[in-house]
Amino acid sequence: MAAQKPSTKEKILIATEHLLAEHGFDAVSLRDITNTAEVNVAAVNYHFGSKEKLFEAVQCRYINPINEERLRLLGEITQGTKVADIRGILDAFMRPFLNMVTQSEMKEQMFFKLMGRCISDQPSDLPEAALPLLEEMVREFTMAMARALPNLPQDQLIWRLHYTFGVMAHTLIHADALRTLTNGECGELDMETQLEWMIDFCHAGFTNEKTT
Amino acid sequence: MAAQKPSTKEKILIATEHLLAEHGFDAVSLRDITNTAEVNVAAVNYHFGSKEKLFEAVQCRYINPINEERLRLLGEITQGTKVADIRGILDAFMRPFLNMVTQSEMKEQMFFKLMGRCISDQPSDLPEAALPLLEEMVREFTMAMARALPNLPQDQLIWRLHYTFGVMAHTLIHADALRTLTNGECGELDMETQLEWMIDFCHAGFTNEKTT
DNA sequence: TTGTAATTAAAGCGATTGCTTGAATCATAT
DNA sequence: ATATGATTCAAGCAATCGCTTTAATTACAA
Repeated sequence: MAAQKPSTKEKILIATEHLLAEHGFDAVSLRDITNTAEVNVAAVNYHFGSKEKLFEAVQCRYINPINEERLRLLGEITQGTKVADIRGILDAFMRPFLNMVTQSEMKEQMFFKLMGRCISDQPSDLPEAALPLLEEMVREFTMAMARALPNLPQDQLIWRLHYTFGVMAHTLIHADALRTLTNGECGELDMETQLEWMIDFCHAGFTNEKTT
Repeated sequence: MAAQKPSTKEKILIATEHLLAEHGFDAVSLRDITNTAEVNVAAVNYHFGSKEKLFEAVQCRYINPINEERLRLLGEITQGTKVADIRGILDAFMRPFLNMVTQSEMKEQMFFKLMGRCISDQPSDLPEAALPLLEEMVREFTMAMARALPNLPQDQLIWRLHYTFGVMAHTLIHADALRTLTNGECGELDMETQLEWMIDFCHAGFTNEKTT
C-alpha cells in the first residue's frame, strides 16, 4: 500500500488533470504542466508525443470507463424487464461519475470539474478513441428512454437528453460559482444528495406531458 | 437605412463576437481579431485599452440589457399578483435572449453560442460592470420562484435555478454538436419551439415533488 | 488654409507558445 | 565491468502572444 513515488508519466497526467479542471483546455500551457508536475518540458513530448495527445490521454482515461460503466448499469436495470425505470436510466447515466471518483484518486470537486470540462469545452472535439463508445452510449440510452416513454416524440426525447447533459455539466463545473453567487445559501451537499436532486429535476422534465 | 460602413471600433466588436462564439474566450488571439476585422493590431488597444477590456465590452454589450429585460419581464408578470406563474418566470428568464437577437444583428446561432460562452466559460469571471445587475437578477428570480413554490426548501430551489442555467447554457452552445451526434434526428427547431421545450422541461423539474 | 486633435499604420518590443535537439544520466542485462 | 536501451536534462528553435512606439494619415474647427 505504500505509495511508491509516481513515474514521470503519471506525474504529468496528474498535473494535467488538475490544471485542466481548474482552467480549461485552452488556457493551460506545456510549461504550466511541467512546472506543476516538476518534470522537464521535453518529458511531455517524449511520453505522449504532443500536447494534444496528452489531453486526449487525460480525457480517455476516464471518459471511456465512464461510458462503459453507464452501459453496464443500463444493462443491469434492463435485465428481464423490457421497459426500464426512468429514474433508473438517469441514475445509470449520472452515477458512473461518482463511482469513478475513488478510482481517479482526485478530490471530488476537482474530478467533477474535469469531467464537466470534457463535456462542456470539447464535446465536438473529443478524441477519436472516445467517439465510438460515446455514440453507442447515446444510442442505447436514447433507445431505453424511448421504450420507457413510448408516447414522447423522438426529437423531443433527444432534446430532453441534451438538457440532462446540460444539467449535469453545468452542475459539475460551476458548483463553486453558485456558492459564491448565493453567499452559500445553496448549502453544502454530499454527492449522493446532489445526484438525487439532479435526477429528481430531470426525471420530472422527462415525464412531463404538457397540460396546456 | 443604408448601412453606412462600420467604424473601426464596431468592426472589432463584431469580429470579436463571432470569434468568441466560435472558439471561446481562451482560444482567441488579438491577431485573430484584427485579421478578421481587417484593422490594425494597435486599434484594439487604442479603442479598448486591452484585450481583456475588449472582452468585457463584448460581454457587457448584451449581458446587461438581457438582465434588465429579464427584470422588466419579471416585473410585468408580477404586476398585481403576489405570486407569479412559474412558466411565466422561466419565460422571463429565457426569452430575453430571443428578444436580443434582432438588436445584436448577429445570426441567431452565433448569438446564442456567444451568450452560452458567457454563461459557461466565464461565470466566475464576469466583468465588474455586469455583476450588480446579475446579482439583482438572481435575487429577484429566486424570490419570485420562492413565492411561487413556498413549500420548496431554499437550497433545493437555488439548485434547481442552477440546473435551469445549465439547460440553457448547454442548449445554446452545443445545439450543433447535438445535430452531429444524432445525425440530425433532433430536428431543426425554430427558436420559439426551442424555448417552449426548455421551459416545459424546467417547469416540470421545478414543480416536481418527489413521491417516493 | 492652417492648426489641432483623433485615428490608423508599420515595426518591433520582451515574453511565452509547442516542440526539438544532442548530450548526460539512469537502469538493466550480459 | 561493460554495453545497451530507456529516460531525463538544459538549451534553444521558430512562431506567436499581448502590447507599445513612433510616424503617417485623417477629420474637423478656426
